[in-house]
Amino acid sequence: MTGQVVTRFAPSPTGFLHIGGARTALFNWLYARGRGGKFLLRIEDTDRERSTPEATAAILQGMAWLGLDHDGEVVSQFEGAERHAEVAHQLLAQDKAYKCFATQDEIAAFREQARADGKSTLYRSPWRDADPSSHPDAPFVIRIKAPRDGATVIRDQVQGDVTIRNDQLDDMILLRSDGTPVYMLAVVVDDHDMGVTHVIRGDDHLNNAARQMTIYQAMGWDVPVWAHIPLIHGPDGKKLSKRHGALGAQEYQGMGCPAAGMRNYLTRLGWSHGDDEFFSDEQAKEWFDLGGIGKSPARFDTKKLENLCGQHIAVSDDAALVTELDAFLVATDQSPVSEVKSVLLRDAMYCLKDRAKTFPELLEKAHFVMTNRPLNYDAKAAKNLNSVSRGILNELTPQLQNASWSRDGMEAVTGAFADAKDIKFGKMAGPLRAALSGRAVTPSVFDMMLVLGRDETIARLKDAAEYQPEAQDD
RNA sequence: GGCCCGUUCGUCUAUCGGUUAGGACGCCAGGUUUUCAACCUGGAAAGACGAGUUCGAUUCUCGUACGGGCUGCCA
Repeated sequence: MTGQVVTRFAPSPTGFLHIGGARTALFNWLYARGRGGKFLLRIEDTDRERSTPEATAAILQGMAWLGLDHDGEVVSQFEGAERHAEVAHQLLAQDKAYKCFATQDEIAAFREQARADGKSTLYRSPWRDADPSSHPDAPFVIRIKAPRDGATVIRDQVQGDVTIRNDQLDDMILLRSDGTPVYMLAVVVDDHDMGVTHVIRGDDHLNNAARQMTIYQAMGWDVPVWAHIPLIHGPDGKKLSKRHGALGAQEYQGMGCPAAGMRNYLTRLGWSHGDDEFFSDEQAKEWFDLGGIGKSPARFDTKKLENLCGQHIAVSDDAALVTELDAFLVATDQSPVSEVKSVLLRDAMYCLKDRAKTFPELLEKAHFVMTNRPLNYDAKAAKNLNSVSRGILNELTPQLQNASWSRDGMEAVTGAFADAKDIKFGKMAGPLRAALSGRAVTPSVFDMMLVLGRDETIARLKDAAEYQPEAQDD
């Protein structure tokens, strides 16, 4: 019996939830959730200068939006500083680490010289094998004694076996001269203490894995399964940065992407399961595996994201869509849907959800439901309410009033009307659309009438027939 | 500079030595149509380059080019 899978997401709280980070979190979440494992969250806040509580809140909020629920408490790496130091001192006591008294100036000077000479800038501390009795009474850092012979093999589930010669490894610092732990030590200790079995993270950490392995080995701890995933790039193939526009997960929430569509897109970006493109969370959890992750960086494609979002909206449950739409409105500082409108909206959803890729589009199509009499006609709608079409509405309205209130009944009435007037239905659709919604782009006119009901429909038609254009008409 | 990684249509990708190199988004053309969207049909579109291994390479090896990462008392 192998143990339970434990994954984690460990962002630095220096800003919002980056879209690349969101994908890393998603992969960890999928891997754990698909295997009955645990998905933990740790905030890497050891850099006191750059870490802020606002950033932590933003990251949490972004994950909540994406539906990436984590197990247990949120761990603060900073709060584990004592334990990290304890491990460093244990290594020191076991002679697997040493005190280094080299000053930062000395090291900087060395590097500068090495670079100028075209030689390796790897710093070799003279204190590694120094006699403790020769130690000065001065500030020191604790460095690990990294192996110098042989090689370290990172058995990576995505990148394959990556071999790093040990002479490429430096004696990295574990504890700074002020006694605080360095990230490289903190991650290893935390991952071990938290029981993390699979480390799925950006491939900018691939080389670091070799260095971290020296700590695992020095402590005699099991090395986790590594999976270093390629970072997401912008549409131009360059590393995703500010000039590419939307970087934060929340920005996509603000654009009105449904979370399910976002998950689907992000999952499929750089990972594949045959030809499957559109899938549910359940399928994603079942299918997701490390072997399906590609080795090269993928570019972010907004068009495909939108397409997937549209497909997810189309298959969403009507009531659930209303709820998510409400959440979107609140998240974007708009007023939520009233209770009365919520019911209408849900009933209208069947003719709305096939036509929208995002929530703003959905709202646009739903305008006929959200608006109230007297309607405001936008410019294009107003154009459809000229004197001729008002005349048509005037004659048609009484007939509709007596029609059987079903699609067939309404089609029969309008069809007969069109025949009698010898006009095409297309001629009537524009005015009807304008009258019912105040807009020129709407769902089918019959759908709108069905959703609005007879009374509201007739009232709106009468309003429109009496519409007085402000300026020039006809 | 040193070390490590990557490279199939515009984009995301399938292929795990033998395929007319498949799918999706996007794009183009046509159809349907009640606006928008959707939908249907068809189309253009790819193995970075050069060697080698092999009966046979997109697939394995090496080199080149290009891209990326690491090389901090940052994470």
